[in-house]
Amino acid sequence: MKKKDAILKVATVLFSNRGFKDTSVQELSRLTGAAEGTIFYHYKSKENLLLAILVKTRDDIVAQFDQFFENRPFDSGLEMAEETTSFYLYLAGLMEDQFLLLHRRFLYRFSESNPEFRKNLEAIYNCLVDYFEKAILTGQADGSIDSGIHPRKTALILFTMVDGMVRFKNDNLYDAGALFNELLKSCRRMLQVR
Amino acid sequence: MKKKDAILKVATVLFSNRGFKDTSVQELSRLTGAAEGTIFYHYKSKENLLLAILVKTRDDIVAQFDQFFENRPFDSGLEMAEETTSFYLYLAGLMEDQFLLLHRRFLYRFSESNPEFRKNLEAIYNCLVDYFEKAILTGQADGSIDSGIHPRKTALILFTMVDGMVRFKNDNLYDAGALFNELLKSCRRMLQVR
DNA sequence: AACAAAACTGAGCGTACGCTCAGTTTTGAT
DNA sequence: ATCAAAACTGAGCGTACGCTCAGTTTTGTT
Repeated sequence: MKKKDAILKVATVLFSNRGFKDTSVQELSRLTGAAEGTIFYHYKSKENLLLAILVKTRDDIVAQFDQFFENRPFDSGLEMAEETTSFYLYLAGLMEDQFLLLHRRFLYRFSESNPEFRKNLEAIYNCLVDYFEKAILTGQADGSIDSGIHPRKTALILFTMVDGMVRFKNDNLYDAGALFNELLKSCRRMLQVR
Repeated sequence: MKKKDAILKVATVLFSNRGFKDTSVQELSRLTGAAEGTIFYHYKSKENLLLAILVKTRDDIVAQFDQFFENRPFDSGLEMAEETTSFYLYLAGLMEDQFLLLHRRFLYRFSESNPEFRKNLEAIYNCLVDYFEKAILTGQADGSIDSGIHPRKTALILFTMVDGMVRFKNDNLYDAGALFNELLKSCRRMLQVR
């Protein structure tokens, strides 16, 4: 089970950073020490290897978020929303390659022909947006978040904002770290009761 | 000059939607009616063709924004910020393929080895963020936008938010149209004086 | 030790791609 | 009408890729 894992690990890095087509099985073979035949023995095609990576990514992200929220006390819904934003950025740094992968278009191209791709992508996005929404609903119940905003739609917008920030960091357009405090402030201003 | 333009046009659509590697010169040839040799006669390599597309995209976007702001009267900086957001979304619909292209990672890969790519990408982003910043500065001067926010950083965040929305629309994750009003509202809440 | 299942190998196949080049056709100025 | 420059052509070259398969090695159970 050693080489199988190594292949998945190296492929995650290469697919995320170089792209799917720009990563050859020959290169995976060289970097993992496994023969090309071994790669196709464990994953029956290159596309299937990508799918296996996506499945693991979903498992990892969902597990991390569930663990983060389990038994964690929040002073208010607003604080929960801020911490969700904060944790998302933290996780995007921790699991850089896997988050990078989610921003790569070839995943969405495969989604059009292979429902397994779409299923896993949706599971990830639903998990994330649900936590944002839950924070907003909690905040509206405890009075820390304005009741005039639409919970689901605003959750999507919050997610869009923080996810966009991750993209810009990954594409080296500008540094997300330098914007971190301002981002949390913007998030607070968006939600606060006035 | 007919075929040269046709090649650029078709390549824009294919590179944006299918990807760079996933678009073959043979296919471009078939769809434009130009022989493969003709493509290499006008653009000396596939990479060069992509660069030509990026240059045109920069020209188009910058021209559209400059034209939009020229002689346009705004009641306030806040309104200007909202209209900038709004216009960005409008333009992303109008020039769908070209905006899609800007979200494709191969552009940023080429940027690492070819400074021409980076130069053009930066020109586009600077132009866009500058307009957001200008709106904020105007609003802080006329009292419609809170003076407690950092103009440049908040401009980047606003841009991130609206650009992220465009990405989600392009990747068919969810409909930006349905979130349009809520997005403008969030934008207003972020900036407003309290 | 015997043996079957699982893991692994790498040469080789078919295919598709980017690009060149020697040559042809079209264009536009005189 | 002449002619040179510009536009265009497509067969063909070298290369790289995904994947197969017949065979070998390793692993774990009895």
